[in-house]
Amino acid sequence: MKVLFLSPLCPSVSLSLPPAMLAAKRQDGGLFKGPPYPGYPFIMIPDLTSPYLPNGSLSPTARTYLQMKWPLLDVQAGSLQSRQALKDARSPSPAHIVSNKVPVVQHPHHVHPLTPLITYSNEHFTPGNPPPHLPADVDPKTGIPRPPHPPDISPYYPLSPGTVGQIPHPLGWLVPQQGQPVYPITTGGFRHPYPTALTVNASMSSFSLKTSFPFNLLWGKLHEPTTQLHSFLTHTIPSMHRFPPHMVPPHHSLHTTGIPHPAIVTPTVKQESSQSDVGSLHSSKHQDSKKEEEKKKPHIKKPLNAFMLYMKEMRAKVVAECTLKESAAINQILGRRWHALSREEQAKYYELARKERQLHMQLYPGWSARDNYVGSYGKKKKRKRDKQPGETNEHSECFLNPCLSLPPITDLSAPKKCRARFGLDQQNNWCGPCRRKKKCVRYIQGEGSCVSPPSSDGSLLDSPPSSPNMLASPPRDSKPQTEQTQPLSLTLKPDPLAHLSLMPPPSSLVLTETAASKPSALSATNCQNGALDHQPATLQPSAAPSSSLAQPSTSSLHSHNSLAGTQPQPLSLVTKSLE
DNA sequence: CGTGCCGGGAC
DNA sequence: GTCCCGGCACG
Repeated sequence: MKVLFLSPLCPSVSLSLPPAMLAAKRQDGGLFKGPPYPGYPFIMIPDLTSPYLPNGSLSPTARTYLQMKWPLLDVQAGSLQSRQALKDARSPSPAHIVSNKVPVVQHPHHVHPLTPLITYSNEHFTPGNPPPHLPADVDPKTGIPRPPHPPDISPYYPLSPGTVGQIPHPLGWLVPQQGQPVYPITTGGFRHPYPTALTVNASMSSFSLKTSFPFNLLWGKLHEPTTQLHSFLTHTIPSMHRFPPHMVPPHHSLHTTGIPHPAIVTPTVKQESSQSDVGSLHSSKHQDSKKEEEKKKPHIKKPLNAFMLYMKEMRAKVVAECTLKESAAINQILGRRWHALSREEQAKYYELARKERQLHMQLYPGWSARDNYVGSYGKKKKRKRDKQPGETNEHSECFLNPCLSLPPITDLSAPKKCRARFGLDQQNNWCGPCRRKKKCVRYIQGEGSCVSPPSSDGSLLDSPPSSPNMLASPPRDSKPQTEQTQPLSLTLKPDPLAHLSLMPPPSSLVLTETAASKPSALSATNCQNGALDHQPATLQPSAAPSSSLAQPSTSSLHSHNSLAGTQPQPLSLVTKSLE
């Protein structure tokens, strides 16, 4: 059972299961001579190292084939289909073959003249001439290797470092030279996340669905140098994937109507997990009806936002660097690192997320975030706006808000909160919470507003959630407005609060809160520092006030103080409540 | 536990 | 229209 995935960002990327892969291959001289290891699924990605075409687009013929480490497991022995497909795969004929029985093979009619940067040994592609390091025990009937031991089969072909290329237009990949879409976009019928332009062979009948493969990470990697991509594929992924090589992806996740994608989750899966967790006690008619409803249509997950993408990419790294295992602790670190990212770096993820959303909406026009509210969405008791006359809020904000320590800028043009003040088109000037549709931290009730100069903290503080301009702009020259790309920029974020001179507690104090309060964090102390070291130690003071923002009570502050002495740490919560 | 996004209730 | 809660996304 094999699955093909296509990157939502780069439709030309197909990926088959099981996850974990190995060898990098590249087509040769216009002819892709077939998978060196029959039966092994393939991942095909555009050759990022290949040059662009004169028109600026990447050559559609440039492809990099990465063969997975695991063979297909469900190949039916003696399957004529398999043999045929395999044969096709090995033949130089330019057939677009995507089969669930054999490795994915697709090659264009001719290769781009420009020399690929990826190096490989041509001999490996010679049919019937498997690399010596490969298992020779291929089933004579099917041509499929027997269940191998991945560690043993680890030939891979190093990708030479190359300059990162940005894919100008994802969809551009859909149409090869002949004008005949390699992966015609599927239409109608399918309703699955990112069914991106994959047409499967008529022989394809079923797809497996569930996978732990971190596709989002892969998408991100596609914009990185091939060396990194390669490392990612050969090290990161294998170390992350959950399924043992011999294990077939869960069957219950099978989706027969379309091409699977991690973003799609069949209700059954969800129910199973949730029920097993909670127990089967709660089974009411209400739930039953819910279940049935859910059964009807698969749950389409929300597209990942920028931070999520970042998390997925960096989590493994953080985990590796630290001894942490607890998700919460890791997330804290990730959160800080996120804020420590440079504007450009963040923009990268914002852009990525934007594309995800774009594609998501493109594929699911009717989709709404509402769909994700499994249970009682909308049924929640209607919240009542705290009728307590802004008392607590105001006070706390007065106390916490830096703007208050300073004469509030009585800018009449900014009588309202961020949204009203800057408008939708200047969200980059909004405060964090406002961007999240959360409570504005700048607004001071009854006092107009506290304006933060967009030029200084505003812009830096809030990286632009989206800027169409930077979309497909290559990293190289994309620094038009690098006002402050220096580490300094990071310090600006908390800056507004820095004015709060009334904050007696030294920065170190704040830090302790997280570290001390959590056992897990203790073990991660070093790691946290490591994580924080990205952030200049200049911005601590601001953290304190913000941390207590949510809780006006002074007790919290006291507790902070008490903790302060125990573990002096440079900084921490700085970014947190500020937003 | 972190941030981003968004529907929609409360104003 | 604005504000922002509540919920989901991930691990």
